[in-house]
Amino acid sequence: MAFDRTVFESPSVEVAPLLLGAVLSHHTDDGLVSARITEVEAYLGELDPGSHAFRGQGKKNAVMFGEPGHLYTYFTYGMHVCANIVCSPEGTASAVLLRAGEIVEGLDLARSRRTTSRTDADLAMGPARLAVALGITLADGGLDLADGPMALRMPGRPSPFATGPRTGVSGDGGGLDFPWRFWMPGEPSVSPYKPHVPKKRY
DNA sequence: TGGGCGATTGTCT
DNA sequence: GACAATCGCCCAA
Repeated sequence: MAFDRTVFESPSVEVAPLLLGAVLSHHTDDGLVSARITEVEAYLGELDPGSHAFRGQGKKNAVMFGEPGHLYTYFTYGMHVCANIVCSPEGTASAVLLRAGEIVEGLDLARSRRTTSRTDADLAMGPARLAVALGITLADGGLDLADGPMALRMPGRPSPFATGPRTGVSGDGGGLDFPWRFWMPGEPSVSPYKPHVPKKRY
């Protein structure tokens, strides 16, 4: 199915399950790598304490407030890049974090980028790994998925999915009762569940 | 102006 | 299972 921006005008919690099974492609000078998305996580902008946009718009998260269907990238832990897809109409911050995928195109290139991966399932098992495998950098933030080196192909029909709590996020959603994390059961590339352990406070 | 910390990963025990 | 690596952003002062 061709890229349809109107899909992304909904809040991320509605878009997230639709992205399971979608194929994200990135064309670089090195070649083309595509991944089939198998695990995602939703962030709800200003309402969501776990979201980068919770404390309002800043330099780092401006893309999240922009037009839906764009790529939002951020740098974390001093060394990792994660990729999101912006949702909700312009002016509203909402995004879906791509947590894991299966490389379906450009396998050799993905392997050369992910030298620490021992198996192909490891190539994009985790948000930062997915970004590396696809060759996504901070410079790719803001790219329009409708046009340019990044492309997204939606699945013909929705995939069966499971839901659960988010991982590695401080804040419980501010009391919002949503399923935050979505994955395709039985996929080898889906990272194992890790409960979030709050950091010690004194 | 500076300290704390994060939507993580790889390595070591 | 525990922990170090590593840097840009935010908030407090």
